[in-house]
Amino acid sequence: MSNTLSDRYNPQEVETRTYAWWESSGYFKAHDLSTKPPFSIILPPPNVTGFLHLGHALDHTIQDLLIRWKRMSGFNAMWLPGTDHAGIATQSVVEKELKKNEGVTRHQLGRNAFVEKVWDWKHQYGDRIYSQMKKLGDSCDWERSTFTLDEGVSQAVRKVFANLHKKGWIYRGQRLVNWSTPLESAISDLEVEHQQIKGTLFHIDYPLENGSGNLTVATTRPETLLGDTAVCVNPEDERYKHLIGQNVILPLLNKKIKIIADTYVDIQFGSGVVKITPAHDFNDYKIGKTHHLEFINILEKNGTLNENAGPYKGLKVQEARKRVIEDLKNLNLLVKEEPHMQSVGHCSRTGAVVEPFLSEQWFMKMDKLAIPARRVVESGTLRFEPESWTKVYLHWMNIIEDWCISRQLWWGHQIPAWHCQKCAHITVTESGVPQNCSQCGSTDLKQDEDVLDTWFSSALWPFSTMGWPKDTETQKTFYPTSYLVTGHDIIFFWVARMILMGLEFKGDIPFRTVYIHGLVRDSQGRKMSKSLGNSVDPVEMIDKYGADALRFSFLAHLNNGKDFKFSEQRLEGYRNFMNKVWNATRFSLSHLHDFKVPANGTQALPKKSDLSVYDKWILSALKDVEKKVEESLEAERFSDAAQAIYHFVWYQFCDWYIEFTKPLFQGPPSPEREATQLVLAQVLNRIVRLMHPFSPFISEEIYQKLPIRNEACIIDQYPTVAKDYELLECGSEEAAKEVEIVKEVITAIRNIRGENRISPAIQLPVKLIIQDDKSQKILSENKSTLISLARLSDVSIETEGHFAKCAVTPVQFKDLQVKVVIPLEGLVDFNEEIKRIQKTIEKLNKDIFGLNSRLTNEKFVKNADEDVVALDRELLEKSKVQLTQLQEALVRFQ
RNA sequence: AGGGAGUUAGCUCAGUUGGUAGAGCGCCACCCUUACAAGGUGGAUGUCGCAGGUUCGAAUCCUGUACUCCCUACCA
Repeated sequence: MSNTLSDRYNPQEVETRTYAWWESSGYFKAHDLSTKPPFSIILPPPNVTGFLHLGHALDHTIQDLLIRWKRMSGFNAMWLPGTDHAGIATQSVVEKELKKNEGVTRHQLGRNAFVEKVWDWKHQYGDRIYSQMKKLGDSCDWERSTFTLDEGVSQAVRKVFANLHKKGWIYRGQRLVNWSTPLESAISDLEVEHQQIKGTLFHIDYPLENGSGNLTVATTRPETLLGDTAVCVNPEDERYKHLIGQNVILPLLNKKIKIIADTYVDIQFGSGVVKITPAHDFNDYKIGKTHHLEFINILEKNGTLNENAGPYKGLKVQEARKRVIEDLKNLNLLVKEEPHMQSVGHCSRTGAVVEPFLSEQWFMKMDKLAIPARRVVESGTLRFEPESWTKVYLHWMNIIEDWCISRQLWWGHQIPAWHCQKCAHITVTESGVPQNCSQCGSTDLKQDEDVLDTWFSSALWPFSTMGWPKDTETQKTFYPTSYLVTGHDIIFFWVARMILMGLEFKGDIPFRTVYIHGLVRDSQGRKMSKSLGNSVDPVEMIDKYGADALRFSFLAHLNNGKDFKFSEQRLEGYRNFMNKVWNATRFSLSHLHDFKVPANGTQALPKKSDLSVYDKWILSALKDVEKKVEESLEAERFSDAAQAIYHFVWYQFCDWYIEFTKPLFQGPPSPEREATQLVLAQVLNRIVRLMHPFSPFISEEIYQKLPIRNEACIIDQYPTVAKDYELLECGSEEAAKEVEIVKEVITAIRNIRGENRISPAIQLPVKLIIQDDKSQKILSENKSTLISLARLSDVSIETEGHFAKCAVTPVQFKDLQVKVVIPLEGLVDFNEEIKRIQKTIEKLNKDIFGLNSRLTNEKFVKNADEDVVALDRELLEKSKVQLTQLQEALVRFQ
């Protein structure tokens, strides 16, 4: 051990070394069989080939805090990491790369070859995010790492699919779905983002069949008229009532279509006539179903128009729109164009406009599954934190719709359903490839081409990662998990679906508490995005400020699930804090060089009679902060805990305790000095343990340098008042009170010095006017501290005195009262001091006025709590005394 | 349109059963005082969105209102 530490903390070197040591020592491992109580978290799996972004960093910091805290608190803490194959995202990336590098499309390559390419990609980048997580300090049990396409997970997926299919809760159907044309795949409702855009409302004339005129319809998507199979009016609309049941001629295609009536049509909007395109609009789809209309699909999977579009075949939607408008113009059928704000669905992956598209898809029936999923939250068995998300969750569960689970992609879990080429029957199996069609026995079977929505496998994550469907010890020990920590953006995508599936297949909730945090935004509250150029790379921040600073900045500023505004300046502040702790250690170690390390290590207690009042005070303050941290962590108020630590370490331990100990350390060896050494060593030890879940690296680094310690900070006990009662009881509130009055006096002197601009180089003589014996005793015992911390030439204590041309400040703490008097003759311009006193008087006057008006109010005296009134009375008396003293002092300057 | 959250110091936010408004950062002034200038000491700063109401007393409870944000849905 070397005591010559650098005066700047260097996180980079420490972090890499420390993490490697923790990992190789097996400290992150949890055990399936253990006598310790279990605590478990499943990491929300990031995209396997993705980068760690700031949102992950926040999410992981909270989880690692919980895991480290519980691990240190005697739990069998298990944090299970994993990665997601992220179907669409990964497939798109690889597709793009392929095009760029090899100039081929996936279709040219073929399914098997393409999937192999994606696996190559996964193998190349799959570890990147793990190594980034390690930089952050994530203490995951790495041996349990799982990938969503691992064989075990895939088995779980197939089993769940087969099971729900058998129940009839997974079914196949032709439906209108959200179609992403670049992906050539269906996407779920949740993957559609609505954006307000400026569109145009086109008014188009449809000639009546009988030649008696036109019916004008309004539409924002004129090209869809090619798929129209009716026009619709409101049955109550007097303008059109007589036309219901007649036909109009569909322009361009010159087809006869019917005029139907439905109350869905808003008489006020547009022309009051709606064209009905059942195969390309969700509302029209419903009308088409109720009125038994024909469904004409005019699109190919890639978004070009098909043969049903007649002459427009082969055009893209946008081109077709232009051409249709032109042609309508030429026919004099386009009667009006008006600007119109509309909300258009976009694919959240590609940004392309989503086309409603009629296709054969797999769906999961949700209504039955939702019943228990609602109940467990309503009953409080499963809790959301903050609680307000409960409402959001329940609302969604109440209006839940069937989930389109099939995707026309190649990367993912291929649907375990085989279509009989003979009788078209679908055979679903839990495992392996079926030999025969379960209906006709034919061997001519073809597996469904589609893969499952990525969130399907994610929904099983809490148990599929623990070996389900096998019956494992892991599940027995760790399911249900303790916490799920995630952002509010995926409550529906993921959290809700895990709850549904956990209840259905494990018969129990997947986690007890869902801790929801906000999303990370930039300092102005904007979403971080590549296009804005405001995204921040957490790895870069770690390199610059250290992982501990990053973690601390998250933890100290979490606010009830609200979005988190990231600020680099703040990060700098916590980097400084880490440095402060580092330097406090440097100081401590340099004064512990001759410390006699007690045999019983961290259990060592100082001899009470040797303790200074400062030792007792810091132990008392330590007790308070440990209590506060414990309570805050239990209540999931992580920022309160972080701030309590910050405050204690900087403003109590560093600013005062270390300063208090300096005179003693400059003096000769003594029992008192030894006692202080022990206290210093103990307090520092407890500080780093307290800090460890928040800032693990620096804590471990310092811990390893301490004279009193055990094997490793990461597995040492988390400090709690209950566990180390004896040490903390060495502190006393009485001592704390004494130190407080000393601090107040020092502050008062510094205040006088500062306000009067008296150079710190000048040592001041101070008179303390004290009436009561207790205060007198305390201050005379702490004279030398006053002299050194307030830079005094002398302190005299008197019971009363005159103070002509002196600065005067009354000081009090609880029942202790002192008047601080400093002669200023020849030192300063009295005007400054007069101003200072006047300011204090002004404030006192204001206070006294307020107190007086309250206390003379009969109703207040009658109705308010007794102690409130008594407190006010006391305050008023004290304030009055102070006021008189200051007024007297002021007079003496004249 | 429906639902949710918010509005407190220049910024980011605390403020737990109503009892004279707090923190961090930033800002200003003075200091290289032998752990730390990534530091020390001191200082300034608020009609608690607005308007009512309940109360002796409201940032806190009630009603209304303005604005911001998010989610869900969506008129062709």
